[in-house]
Amino acid sequence: MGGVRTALYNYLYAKRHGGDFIIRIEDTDSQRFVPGAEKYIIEALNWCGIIPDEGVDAEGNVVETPSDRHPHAPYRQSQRKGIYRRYAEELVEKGCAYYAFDTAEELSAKRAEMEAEKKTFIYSHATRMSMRNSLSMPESEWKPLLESRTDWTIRFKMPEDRVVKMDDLIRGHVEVNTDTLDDKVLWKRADELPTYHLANIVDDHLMEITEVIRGEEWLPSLPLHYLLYEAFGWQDTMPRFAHLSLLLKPDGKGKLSKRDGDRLGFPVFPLRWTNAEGEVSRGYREDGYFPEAFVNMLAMLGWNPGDDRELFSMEDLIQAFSLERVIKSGARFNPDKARWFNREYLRMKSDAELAGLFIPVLESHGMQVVDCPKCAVTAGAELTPQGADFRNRIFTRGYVEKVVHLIKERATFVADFWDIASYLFAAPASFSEKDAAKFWKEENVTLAFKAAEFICGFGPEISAGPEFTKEQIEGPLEDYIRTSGWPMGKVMNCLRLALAGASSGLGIADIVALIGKRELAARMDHIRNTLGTGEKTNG
RNA sequence: GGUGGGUUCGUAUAACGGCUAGUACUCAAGAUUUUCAUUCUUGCAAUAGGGGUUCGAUUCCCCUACCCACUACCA
Repeated sequence: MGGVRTALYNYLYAKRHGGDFIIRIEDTDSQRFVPGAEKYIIEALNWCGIIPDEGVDAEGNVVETPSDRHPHAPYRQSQRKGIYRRYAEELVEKGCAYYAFDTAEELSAKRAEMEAEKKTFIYSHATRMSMRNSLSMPESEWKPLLESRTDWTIRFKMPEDRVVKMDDLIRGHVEVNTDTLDDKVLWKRADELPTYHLANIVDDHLMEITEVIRGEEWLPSLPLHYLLYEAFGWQDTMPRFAHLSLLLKPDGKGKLSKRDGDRLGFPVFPLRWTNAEGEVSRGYREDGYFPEAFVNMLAMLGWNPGDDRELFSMEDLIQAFSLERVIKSGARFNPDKARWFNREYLRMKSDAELAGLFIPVLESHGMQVVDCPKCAVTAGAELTPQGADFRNRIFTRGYVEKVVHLIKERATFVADFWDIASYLFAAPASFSEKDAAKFWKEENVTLAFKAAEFICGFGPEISAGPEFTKEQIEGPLEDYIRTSGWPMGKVMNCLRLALAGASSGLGIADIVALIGKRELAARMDHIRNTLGTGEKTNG
């Protein structure tokens, strides 16, 4: 989530200013290579509607760059391997960096030694002359090591007692004294790869990056990056920086982790992810979130438009986005609000689109959905006027759309539809015991059957075309019950129990207009056979 | 430990140094409805603490507390 939000803000900023959004894969740590991670990232961004102008696609191919733009391929740093060494050595020649020959063991021994004295070892001006490097050793001694050994590195020579003055688009002016910084490794002879710091600065320069919008964890490295641009003499084209705050866990302390999702029951990944150990982390896509809702929710986590608007399409976000309105403090993620966003987007969707998403679910429950009444008849259906055949479980797309229209206000996800509306496709398999105990008793049952008879007698014959609409039946039914002096709530709930299996659900008029008289009669028969007529039968 | 960043209702956030600190989510109550849900109305609920500057501080400054990040031949 955090990564997607960072990408989103980058994308919005780029698009807001007519720029290009570039995806570069920073895979300079061969130890931490994760198979499938790159594909996952591109797919996740794609799902969110974040499409790069330059970079690689999910298949790993280079994205076509418009002819009026500069291409900057390749976009994987592992494929750019050859270009970094000379930049690192340029820094050595300029006296801004040096060769270091300390082994990993020597370094950790040094750290342990300092730790024993309750001090922290920092490889810097204070200590570098006591280490093994091209500054502390005579040239005659270290020069041969360059050839004979393959475990040396190039380190940045952090200047002594200098205040680096930096500007951040979100945080404003920041100053840091270089004495608190260390001589970072820039390039490793062992795998001939740069570290993040060198690769990032070189590539940002080469790729003509104008703004760097990244996570807060990079803020402590910013002075190094400033100094690197300065050392290369690139300060005139140095990008502007913006450091985003982190996403925090919904409860307690600390930043959001994938464990929180498992613990509190919400996804922290955009898409489902299976790691090398086979552990599966749920994804927003698989949990039924619309990408628009996910993006909208993420956008509002740490940014606001300055007014009360909350619902934004990607286009709206591009128009409204500005770094000035990005919040400095960490944003605590709220799963309830995420669900609320999805509910809002669900309601905005057309019945046709939602029906399209619901149909596979219906099919998985054994229903057959056909495109038109004619196709239904071809498939052997005896359709009701509304387009349903309950006996053969065949329904027209139009029928599904009518159902969706009525239930979408009651759902948060498409996945909720079946639970809410299964009785509009198949007679209830069972009846809520609690509701039956409450309503299926005494004369209410008798009255419910009379009301059902009234409905069956209302409008034209079953086979004579459209029976009635909700509007046509609702008034007369209510009048009938009321003028008979019957208890409206009890009669209606008896009917609802028969039709929906419980006392919660759509209005009776809605249900009968949808399922039709024949199905109404069938369900009344069925409940009589199952629950009886409500008379007390036990002694 | 050191360095840097941060702190407004439970959460996300709004508020040129100036009205009773606003809005959304959650929660609660009420209204509507044939039930449930929806919808509508109302309510609960915050400037971390202490100093200072000022006629006036959520806003600017300092201190304290707490939170976060960094402190790798990781990004």
